[in-house]
Formats: sequence, C-alpha cells, structure tokens
Amino acid sequence: MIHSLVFLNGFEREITVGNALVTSYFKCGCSSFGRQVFDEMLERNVVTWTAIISGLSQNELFEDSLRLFLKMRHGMVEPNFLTYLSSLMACSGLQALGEGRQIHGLVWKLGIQSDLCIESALMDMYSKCGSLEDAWRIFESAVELDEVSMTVILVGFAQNGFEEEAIQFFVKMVKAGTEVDPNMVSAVLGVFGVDTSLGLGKQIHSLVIKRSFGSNRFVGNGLINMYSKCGELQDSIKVFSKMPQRNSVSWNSMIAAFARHGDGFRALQLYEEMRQEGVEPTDVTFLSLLHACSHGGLVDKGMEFLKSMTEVFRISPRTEHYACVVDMLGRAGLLNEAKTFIEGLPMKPDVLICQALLGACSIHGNTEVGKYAAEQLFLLEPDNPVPHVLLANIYSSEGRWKERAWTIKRMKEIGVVKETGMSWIEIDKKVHSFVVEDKMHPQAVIIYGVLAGLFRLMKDEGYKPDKRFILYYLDQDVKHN
DNA sequence: TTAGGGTTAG
Repeated sequence: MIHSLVFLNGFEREITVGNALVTSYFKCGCSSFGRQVFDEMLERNVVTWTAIISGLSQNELFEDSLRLFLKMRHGMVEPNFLTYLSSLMACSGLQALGEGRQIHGLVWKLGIQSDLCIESALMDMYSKCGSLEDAWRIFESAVELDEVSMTVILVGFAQNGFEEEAIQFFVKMVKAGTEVDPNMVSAVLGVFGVDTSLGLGKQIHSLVIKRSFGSNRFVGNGLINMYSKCGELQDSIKVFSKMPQRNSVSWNSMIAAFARHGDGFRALQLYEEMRQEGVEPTDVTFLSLLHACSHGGLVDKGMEFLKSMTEVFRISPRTEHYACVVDMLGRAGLLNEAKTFIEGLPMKPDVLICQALLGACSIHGNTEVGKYAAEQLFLLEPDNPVPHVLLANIYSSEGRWKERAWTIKRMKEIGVVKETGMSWIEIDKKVHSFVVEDKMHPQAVIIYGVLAGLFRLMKDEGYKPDKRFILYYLDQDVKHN
C-alpha cells in the first residue's frame, strides 16, 4: 500500500525512500519484494547495501547476503561498521570460516575489532564454524562483556560438544553476580539433555521465578524441553499449562515431549488442541508427529500427516521428515514398503534415511534390504562405524557367521572404530557413568549384585533375553546361558 | 534509513 503511494508520487527515485522500502520488506519477511526494490534502485549508498545484506541474513538467505557483500566491495561504496556486522552474521549462518576470517582481517584493519558488537559477531561466527578456540581467544581478551557476548560463548561451548562446560559457565556467571537476561537463560536451558543434572535444571527454574522471567516464551519453551529431556514429563506439562502465552514452539516442544516419552496418543491429541486454538503447524510440528507415530506404531496416521503437511499446509518435507517415515515403516516391520518409499523420493536418499532403514532391518532381521541400506551408507559415509556394526548384527541374527566375520574384518581394515556405549544416572547431584563391563565404580560389587538379582527376577517372570545381537565384549558362556 | 545472542526433531 505504502509502496504504491510512493510509486504514484514518483518518490521511488529518492534513495532514502528506497532504503526504507528495502528495510521494511525484509522486516516483514517479504525478501523477494525487498530484492526487487534494491535491483530497481538507480542510486545506492552504504545504507542501501547494508539494508539488503542485513535483510537477507535475517531472512536466512545467507549465501545471497555474502555474495552481495563481496559484490559491494568490488564497487565504489565502502562498507561501514553495520555492514561488517551483517556480513559476519551471514558467515555464521553459512559456517563459512574462510570468508569469516577474511572479514575479521578487514575489521582489524579498520580498528573496530574491539567493539563489543563486532566481538560478539566474531565469536558467534567462529563458534558456529566449529572453531571454538578462536572464539574463546576473543572472549578472553575482551575488555568488556555483556549478556550477548556471554550467551554467544555459552552456546559456542554447547554447539561444539562441551555441554557440561556451557552449564558450568552459566553457573559461574550467576555465582559471580553477573546480570543474566531471559535470552541467556533460554540458551542454557537448551543445553540440558539426558546426561545433564536435573538438580541444576531445577535451580535454573527457581532463578527464572526469582527474576520474573517466567512469562518470557523463550524461557517457558526452554523449561518444557529441559524437563522433558531430563525425564520429568509431568513438570513439562505443568510449565506448558501455566504458560500465559504459547507460540508454535511451545506446542511443538510439548508434542515432542509426549513423543519422547512414548505417549503417541497424547502427542496426537495435543496436535488436535493446537489446531483448535488456531496455531499453524510448522515443519518441526510434523517431525514431532511423525516421531510420535513411529514410536506408537501409528503408520496410517503418520502417512496421513505427511500428506496433509504437503497438501494442506504447503510445507515441503525435508530429508529428516522422510527419514522419520522410513523409521516408522521400518519399526512396523514394513521393510519392503520402506524401500519402495525411498525409491519413490524426489531425491537420492541421504545418511539419515539409509540409517533409519538399516536400523529397522537390524531389528527385524532382513538381510536383503539391510545389505541395500548398508551399501548406500558405505558410499555416503565411509568412516561411519554404524552401518558396519548394524550389518554385522543382521548377519549375526541369522546365524550367518561367515558374512558377519567378513563385515567386522572389513571394518577393521578400513580402520573405523565404534565408540563404546555409555549410560549414566544422577544420585544426590552426582552423575555416575558406566561403560560395558565397567568395574571401575567404587560400589561395582554391590551394583553387579543388584543386577544379578534383577536378572533372576526377570527370568522368573518369564523374560527371555534377545541374544541375537551379542557381538562384542561378552564371552560365549554368557551367550549360551 | 542499515545493528551482535536465545527456545522446537534426531
């Protein structure tokens, strides 16, 4: 409407008007209109360029954003502080370490590398590109810190596999009396998972109450996920039901929580409520629903969701959605259907899809389809030990010891190593972790005694162990027992 | 007129 008025009055030639139009189109998410205005502008200044570079980044069109930044540098317009900030965002999104380093160099030349905003953007770029060392170096030498730069480094820890350090960093900041904001709290809540302490999660919840962050939707959603991942479904429900305002992430998180805890029925019921409330589902809603159907054996319902996702809501399925469907068909024992489904996909199956199929074959012992899935995976990820182990499991379940031995030999020849599985439990704020045949725990004798007692009780109740997949570590005595 | 971080699946 405003654009039409501008056009009628001939104001579109005014550079300030053009800049404002570009900015507002991108802020509304209308990227194509923003681009069109930019393309048609006869004159462009640094604000025009910065508006489009930043607008594209904010709409996750990182590649185009970076391309325009490079194009700008070849022209006559000099980038400014905000242009560098926006181009660093594009590098983070693209995980473009090389380009990010180059921009770091340019920023250094200009002498603005110590600006707090530039430092946060640089740290974010380095940690999202997987170079936590570079991010940490900037953090350590920073003269000033604020909530944003601390959140960046916290998330950097978590995304680079240092979840425990991320949580400890937060705890240290709070103990030191540092001001934390709701964004930082939601970031730390996102780090919690099965192997983190529920006790700490509850302490963060009490901090949320003390600081009155409870009405913040990001924080509320973070709490739902924290409790659900730590095994406390009832607490997730409590947080969800008390939320003053919910968005699609809140609903998705709660649907996922039910799915995670094996309650497919309630996950689907919640989806119905979500629709009744008029909340539009997203691609993640359908991932959670497909996951719920997969674990609840609701194949027909799952196929219906895939159909409505594309036909009713016009959401294009991603490879993750297809992998969920394959997992669902596979778990239900419909392996040939899963293979046919994959063959009918508009793209070549990727690692997730093939792994889902192979996993299902190892449960149901289908050598023919299993071999097909494993061969695909060998090509896609030669260093991944999972397909070798799963294929060996399939041969083992069918008593095809020669093929099984050959698979393990091949695995050793290529030099792929399977990581040892681990389990853990938290008692009195201390996490105890165990690997297979672990005797290192100080109370190992008592623990094994309890295990033996439990095993006897299970046997008395008629439990028969599934011995098909016993491959490593256990000797034959155990297997023949 | 252009601005750094955050929650959802696996």
